[in-house]
Amino acid sequence: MKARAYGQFCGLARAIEVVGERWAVLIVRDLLVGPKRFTDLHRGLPKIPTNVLASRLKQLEGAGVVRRRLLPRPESSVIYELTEYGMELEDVLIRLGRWGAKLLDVPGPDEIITVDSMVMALRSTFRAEYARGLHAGYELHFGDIVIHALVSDGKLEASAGPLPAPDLIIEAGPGIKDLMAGEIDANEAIEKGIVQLTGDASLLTRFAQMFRIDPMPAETPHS
Amino acid sequence: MKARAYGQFCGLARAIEVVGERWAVLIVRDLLVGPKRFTDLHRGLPKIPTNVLASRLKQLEGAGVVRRRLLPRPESSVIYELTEYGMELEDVLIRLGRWGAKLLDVPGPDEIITVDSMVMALRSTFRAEYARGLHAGYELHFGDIVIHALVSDGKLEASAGPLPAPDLIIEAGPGIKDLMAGEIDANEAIEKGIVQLTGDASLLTRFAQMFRIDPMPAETPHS
DNA sequence: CTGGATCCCTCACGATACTG
DNA sequence: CAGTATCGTGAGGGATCCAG
Repeated sequence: MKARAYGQFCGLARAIEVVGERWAVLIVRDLLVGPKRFTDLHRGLPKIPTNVLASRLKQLEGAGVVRRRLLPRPESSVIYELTEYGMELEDVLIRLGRWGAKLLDVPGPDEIITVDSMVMALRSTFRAEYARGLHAGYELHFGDIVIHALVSDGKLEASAGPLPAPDLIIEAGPGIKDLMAGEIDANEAIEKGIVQLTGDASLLTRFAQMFRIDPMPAETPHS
Repeated sequence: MKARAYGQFCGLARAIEVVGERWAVLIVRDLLVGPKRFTDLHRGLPKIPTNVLASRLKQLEGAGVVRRRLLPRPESSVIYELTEYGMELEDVLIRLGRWGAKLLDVPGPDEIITVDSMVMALRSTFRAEYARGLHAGYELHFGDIVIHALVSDGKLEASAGPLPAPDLIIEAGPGIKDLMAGEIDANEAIEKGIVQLTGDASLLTRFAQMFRIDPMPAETPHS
């Protein structure tokens, strides 16, 4: 606790003392999608050693970011969930995820895609200003991962699992980022087989406008 | 590079691979205030070993966050500055700093206060909605640290150094956080000697409204 | 003096195995 | 299922040294 401190009286320094250690923000990311048990967290973060996961959860609990709760009988299980203070990180992590998404290209062979990361990707890339007046339910499939996005007039509810009556089901391949980055348009994405649609296909163009990854800013050459 | 990867195809994971390592965001914090030489950075972050600083700067440069530039003659020195992409982190770090500031209490004996951290603290705590219609220049002194805040109708320019003709000079002691957190009001702060003013003292109340640290949310007890 | 590079030590992280 | 125990490795910490 002491040795790891940055030694600066600064809100930002304090923040990264709490959530700046390895894996911490990814744990918060997954808990932002919903409360989870230890094993669920480990499934979503398979590369984290269990002792590190246990250690992080204790630290986050001590900092008031995460709460450990025993489920009532007959579950009698332990779940981890964000405190109200922890949930205040959502806005920050959404913006950080949007910033980092510009660095993404194609999923590497050793890079996994998880339900929680995709839900947060939707929340990160969402642009409310392009969702005005629209009420639509999208169901997204990436391999066997299924999530959904419920858009209602500038508001987004993105979460895990399918939707009762989606207006459009998008089965997306690895190239989906090109569509969201505006490098190809909806028709091209359909033609190239990057997406397969079920439902109102005209909603795909709107989807690509609402969930958008901005390009990297051009590097200004220095004189 | 490989071993440190999180193995997740996720914008947030990518972001913390770039700026999530120890000291990285504090380096970005200081560069957000202005370009700096290696030694200047080290002065602001005295607890960082020089090899780690050099290593971080290389990583950040490689990721397109920082640019290394040689100053023309006769300076002939090296400066580090943020790229445009790096500057896009300002919004994220300001919000993260605001989140972390709720955890602050009193500066510990081994915690230093730096020019750059204070400038970012001003930017973090600024609430534009309380600055409408106001045009004022504040000069802040914490010990021998001098920074300023120029408020003009909802816009803030906060930077290092004094101001030519400040409307109010605030010499602040360690308890200044209590004023910004609303735990005491302007009159109390003056009476208790937490601040000493030179200039239009009535601007202090407005200051405490504009630069505000919200309280920690109350912990909801779980049943 | 700036701008690092090098060395050594320590501890957090990572891998694996094991337990209530 | 929900972790703890053990142990190796490599990144971080701290001091010192060196080139321009």
